[in-house]
Amino acid sequence: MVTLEDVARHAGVSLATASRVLNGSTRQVGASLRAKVEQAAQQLGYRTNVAAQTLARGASNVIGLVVHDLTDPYFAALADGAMRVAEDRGMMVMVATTHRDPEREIAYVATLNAQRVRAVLLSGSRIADPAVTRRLREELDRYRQTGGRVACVGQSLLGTDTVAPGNAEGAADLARALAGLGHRRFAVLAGPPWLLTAQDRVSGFAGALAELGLPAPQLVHGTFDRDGGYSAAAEVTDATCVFAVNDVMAVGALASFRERGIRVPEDVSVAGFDDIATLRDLVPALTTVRLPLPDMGARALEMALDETGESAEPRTERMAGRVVLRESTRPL
Amino acid sequence: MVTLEDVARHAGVSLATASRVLNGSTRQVGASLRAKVEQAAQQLGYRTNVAAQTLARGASNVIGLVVHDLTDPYFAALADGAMRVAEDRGMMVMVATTHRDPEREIAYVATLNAQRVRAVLLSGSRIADPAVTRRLREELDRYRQTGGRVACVGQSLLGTDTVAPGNAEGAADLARALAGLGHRRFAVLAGPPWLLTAQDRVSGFAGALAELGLPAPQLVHGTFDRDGGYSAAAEVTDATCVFAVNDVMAVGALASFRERGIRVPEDVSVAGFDDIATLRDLVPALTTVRLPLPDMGARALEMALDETGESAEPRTERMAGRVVLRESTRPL
DNA sequence: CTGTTAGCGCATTCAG
DNA sequence: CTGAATGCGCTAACAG
Repeated sequence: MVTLEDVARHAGVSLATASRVLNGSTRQVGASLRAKVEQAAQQLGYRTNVAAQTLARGASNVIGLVVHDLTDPYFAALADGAMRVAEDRGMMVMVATTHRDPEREIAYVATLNAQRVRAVLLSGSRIADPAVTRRLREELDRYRQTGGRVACVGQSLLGTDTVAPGNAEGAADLARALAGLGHRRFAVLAGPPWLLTAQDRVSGFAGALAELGLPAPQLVHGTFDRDGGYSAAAEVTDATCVFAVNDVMAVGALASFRERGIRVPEDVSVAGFDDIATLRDLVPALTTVRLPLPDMGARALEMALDETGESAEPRTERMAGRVVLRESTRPL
Repeated sequence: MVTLEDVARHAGVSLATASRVLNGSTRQVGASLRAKVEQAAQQLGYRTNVAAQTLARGASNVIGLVVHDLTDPYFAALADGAMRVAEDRGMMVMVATTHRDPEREIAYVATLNAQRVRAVLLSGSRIADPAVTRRLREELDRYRQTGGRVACVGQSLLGTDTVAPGNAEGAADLARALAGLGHRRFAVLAGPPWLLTAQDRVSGFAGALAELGLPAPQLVHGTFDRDGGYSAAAEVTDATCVFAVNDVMAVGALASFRERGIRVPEDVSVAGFDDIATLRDLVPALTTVRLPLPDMGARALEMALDETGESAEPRTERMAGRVVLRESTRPL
């Protein structure tokens, strides 16, 4: 293993000088020595030992990203946005997947703390469990007390900077647009009752219907994934329009209707939420609420890294969704 | 920042004892001291400084994963499989995305080397550029000379353990199945000429047709993504069956045909490759070659981490694909 | 079973 | 501008 010391010796300079030329120091080094060091490093195939550097500097160049599931395009898009920012700043990204297990989320925050990552990004919905939220928050506080920076994408109840998608507002806009198409009887494939993101979308949707004086939608709970949409769709009894609280669930719903010979949108309209890029070529094209997923991931990391937020109040930045009407919904 | 020394002092024991109970040592520690240390660590909110640990141990608990694009479900599935193995072994994963830039791939290997990751996983197709391949290989060799472990998913031309998908064989099987349906005139949406994965699939497909005495397919090159499939499909002139060399391209092709009023499979059959899970609900359901993506990612990491492969010859493990006939292709 | 001690590789004062 | 020396937090002999 080639060390800085090897390089220094090979170049006939001191350790300090080698360090200064090879790793971004503000200090200047004479051109001739600089050249010697660079050449020696090159010849020997020197690679900085980041662990040693981190230890000496007391700060790493790694950021931690906690997501539920990388194969869910929602998180992949968020991660992609965050990673672009990380790359721009020369940082590496450590990714942890919780598979929706809150315990694992807490454990990973502890692990990332141990890794002394520069910042932690928590993405994905919070859940309605005060005990879990409290423990997660404790772990985050511990991390922040020693200089760790945190940002979330989702609900802002962790006392951190957060990027908050306009779930309720977007769902309300969607409800109004759908009502504008003439629909009156709705069903909502509502996801798990304890998932705050799902809750927000359901309540935004239902709230808007209520304001319009329309009957309350039928609520069918289930998992937040494709299969959850598939199963829940089977229980819809009497609706002209079905709102699945995310696109992936809507895909499941479409499959369910198709298998049962129920045509979309002729027999029933279907809408989703998120506007997942991979699903844009679906037939029928999905009416949905577009969220700027990559931007959200990018912005969250920027907030976490942003120096000005040092000791200030946690900031919440709302990212509005925009209704996109497509072929899966039709006027009544 | 709470250090091991703080914990030791607080518990009234030596640094070594604290280290032994808190971090997986084989050495035993008496129950009473153990309890004291654990309590002290708990009270103080101690978190191991992994950088220091890595430096002292000379080995990290992180693995590096290099992919082209996380939002491509192919890589997301591979990453997911690899991350499951990593989690089982208590390792963290550092992810780097190259966005198909070979230079970045090389640079990331260097960076991951600097991080002293335990192993590097290279996923995604190699390209037909000897100069780039050589430089990547040099960088990998440098990493391996100091104990780094490497595995690839794709072509085995880097002298590393590799998981090789049965691209040619799968494509050949597909060609035979399609010919069995009565098709004679084929087109292949072939992706970029320099992408080896694309090449393998094209040649496997064309080879099988030749063996059957059928005319050579029309080859249309383009990018390896959705838009590549979309554009290439427009140039297909005279075929009853179109083979897109991956599912994501097939989605683009379906969109192209749909927009032009060409019905699939009534007017033309379409097949893909990979069997991406997120796309299983497509209409019409896509005929494709199923690759066990998560298993491939998992297996690759296992090979890299596997001790027995220490100094032996690089192993190549083939993962066969299985033809899945669905509705996007029909008998002629 | 427990404590003492010498590095791991690098950044960074502080002198020169 | 350059070099010598100190310490970052932890592990792993080694000694007791």
